[in-house]
Amino acid sequence: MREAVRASILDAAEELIAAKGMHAAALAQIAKKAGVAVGTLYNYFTDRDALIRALFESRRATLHPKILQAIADGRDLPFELRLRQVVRGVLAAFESHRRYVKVLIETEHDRHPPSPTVKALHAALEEVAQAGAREGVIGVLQADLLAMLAIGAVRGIILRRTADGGDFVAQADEVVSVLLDGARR
Amino acid sequence: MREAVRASILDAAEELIAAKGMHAAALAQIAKKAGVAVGTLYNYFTDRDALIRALFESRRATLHPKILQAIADGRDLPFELRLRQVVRGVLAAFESHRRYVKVLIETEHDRHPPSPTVKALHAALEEVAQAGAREGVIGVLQADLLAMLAIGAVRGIILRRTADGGDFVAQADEVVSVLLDGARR
Amino acid sequence: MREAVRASILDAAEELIAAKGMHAAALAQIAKKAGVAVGTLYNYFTDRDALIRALFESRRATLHPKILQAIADGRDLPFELRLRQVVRGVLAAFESHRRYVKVLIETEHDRHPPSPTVKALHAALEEVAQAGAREGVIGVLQADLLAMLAIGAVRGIILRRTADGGDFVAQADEVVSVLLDGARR
Amino acid sequence: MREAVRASILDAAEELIAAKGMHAAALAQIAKKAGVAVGTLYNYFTDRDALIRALFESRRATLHPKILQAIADGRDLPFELRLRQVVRGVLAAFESHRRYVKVLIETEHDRHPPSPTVKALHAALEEVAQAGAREGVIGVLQADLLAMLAIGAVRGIILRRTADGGDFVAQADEVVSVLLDGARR
DNA sequence: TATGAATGAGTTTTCATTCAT
DNA sequence: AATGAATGAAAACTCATTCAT
Repeated sequence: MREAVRASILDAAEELIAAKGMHAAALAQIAKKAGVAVGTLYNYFTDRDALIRALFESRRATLHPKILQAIADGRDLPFELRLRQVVRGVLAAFESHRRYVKVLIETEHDRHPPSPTVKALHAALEEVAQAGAREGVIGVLQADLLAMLAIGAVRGIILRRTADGGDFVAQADEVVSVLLDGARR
Repeated sequence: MREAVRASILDAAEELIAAKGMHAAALAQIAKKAGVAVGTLYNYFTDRDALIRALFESRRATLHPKILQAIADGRDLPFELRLRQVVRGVLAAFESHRRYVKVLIETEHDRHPPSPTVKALHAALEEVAQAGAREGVIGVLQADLLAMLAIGAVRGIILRRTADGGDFVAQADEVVSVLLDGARR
Repeated sequence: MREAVRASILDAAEELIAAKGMHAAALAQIAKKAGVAVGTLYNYFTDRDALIRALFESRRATLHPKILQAIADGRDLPFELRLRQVVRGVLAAFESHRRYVKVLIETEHDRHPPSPTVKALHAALEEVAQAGAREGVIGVLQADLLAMLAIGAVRGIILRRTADGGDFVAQADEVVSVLLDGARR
Repeated sequence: MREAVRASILDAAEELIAAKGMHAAALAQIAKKAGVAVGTLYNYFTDRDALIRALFESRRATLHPKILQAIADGRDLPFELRLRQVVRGVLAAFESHRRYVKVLIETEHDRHPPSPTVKALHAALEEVAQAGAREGVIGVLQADLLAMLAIGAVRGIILRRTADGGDFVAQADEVVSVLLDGARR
């Protein structure tokens, strides 16, 4: 019961932040959308900041394992398959948390430190790229670039698809192909 | 004289927004940093919103032409050189407006419509990619992907370098090389 | 309870406006006199303007029916009695809202359109005068003049008595007598 | 020269107050309409209050003598003619200062003490009425009422004609006739 | 003397937080 | 625990007044 109320508060906060941005989500609105009184928010969270932190923590708690799983799923695959698996898996994980993804993007700049999920993604792609270098598939110097480009690609897909409502995963494979072999014919 | 005050107000606003985000830039702080009284702000801008809009307009007025110039500079080059020129030139232009770039990123989500500068960049990279397809250097299907990846790369470089203080342009060429020929050895 | 607070806010506003005029009634003073915090005003009224409008609406809601009743009370009387009844009844109604009457006078010029109460009074006196003409008691040409003079008289009595604290109704009958039969001996 | 500037400042103030009321006439607007800089206002008047007072003083300086003259013009006439002369003359005097009349009405409530012009009018009508009583034309008890009604009538005519743009003097005689002999046929 | 930009005190408005019920 | 009215500090905004040029 208590958990249900707590969840509905976080949902309300998430929806408002996704729609109008961080500072437009006033506690009164959150309470209204959650169907509780303002005072009730303070029975669940010590203050506004704690509520926001709890929102991120809550989402992280479900999204982060999926990201880690997507990363882990590729663990023993050879480089190329692994890269494809990670990119696709990560996008699929984000797909299942579209609203939170919007919030993450909205608030990326005022988060200190950056979301651990984003950091995990960076770490994973860097690790995969290193593995590619170790396997000799890509050059050592390219590894870092590849990681950065892959992250940029994931971010670009998310931004575009969040805006137009399209599917995150659709172009995952084509993108990886270009990253590995270039756009050149 | 009047222009100098106006500029110092916009500088102060830019600095505060870049440092702490949009809503943390109170007029009192802006005035203080600009070395004027709060009321003075209203001699220059009708209200807070107008001040912010003037800030963007002012920066756009210097950055936008540079971006357009960077794009135009490649106009008659063959595809690959043109792509390199655009990516490098655009990053160089952003380099000369690092603080504004931070502000743009801070506020990207609550700008409707998106900054014309960003739109021009999108348009230019799409155009370049189309040209590549027309020249037969890249496949038609790759053109759209290439544009998206290039934008993602530019954005990734800016984010990373804004965070670590590094140079925007440094990796421009390597990045384009990977986009064209792939990371694969 | 809620109504009591709302009423005390409106009372405070009325008192301050009556005493010092519209623009001298700052929200801080209204709040202080009402015994609430400034922010509380905004729990009852969306902004200053809404508060002022609510004040007028609230007073109108009690005064207006009394005025209408005073007018209706004369409905079936012959002209002279009816005129006496309307003038006396209307003055008695205003008497019971002296403070609001002061506010009405204070703000008469910036109300668009004029208070419906004042308009009702005009309409009623014009109607009564027309009836007098129809009954043949007064000339057709005098009807309009009589209405204007009666309104002027009511206004004059209110102004004088608001200033000197005297009774509104006291001279009602004498005034009507003069209007009907003239001051001439 | 200096007088011309001073006059144009007062004209501007008068026009703004007549149009939008006392507190809507900001010094910046007055200066603009007068075609001078804000600071210049302070070369002519010590502060806002002094400017407003000067406006009234200036108008009084031209209107007041006319009123007094209109009153004096009847001095030696018998009561009825004198009353007619005073009412007509006073209205004619106000007619020549319509804009100021509007200002007087607008600001009547926050003037302490009431305008000397209004007081002179009161005094004159009371004097005339007393004379009527002395001459035996009206009853002693009616004298005070007649004065009040005459003032109310003048005020009523001004209000109506200021609103509809009509002539102040037109109905003067008919009004006096009703006051003297009643509306009754 | 004229100018109009600068000033800052005073007002309105917002909203996270508290607290009596 | 839940409620939602009350609070007041902080922010935006206005405008009479000052003052350097």
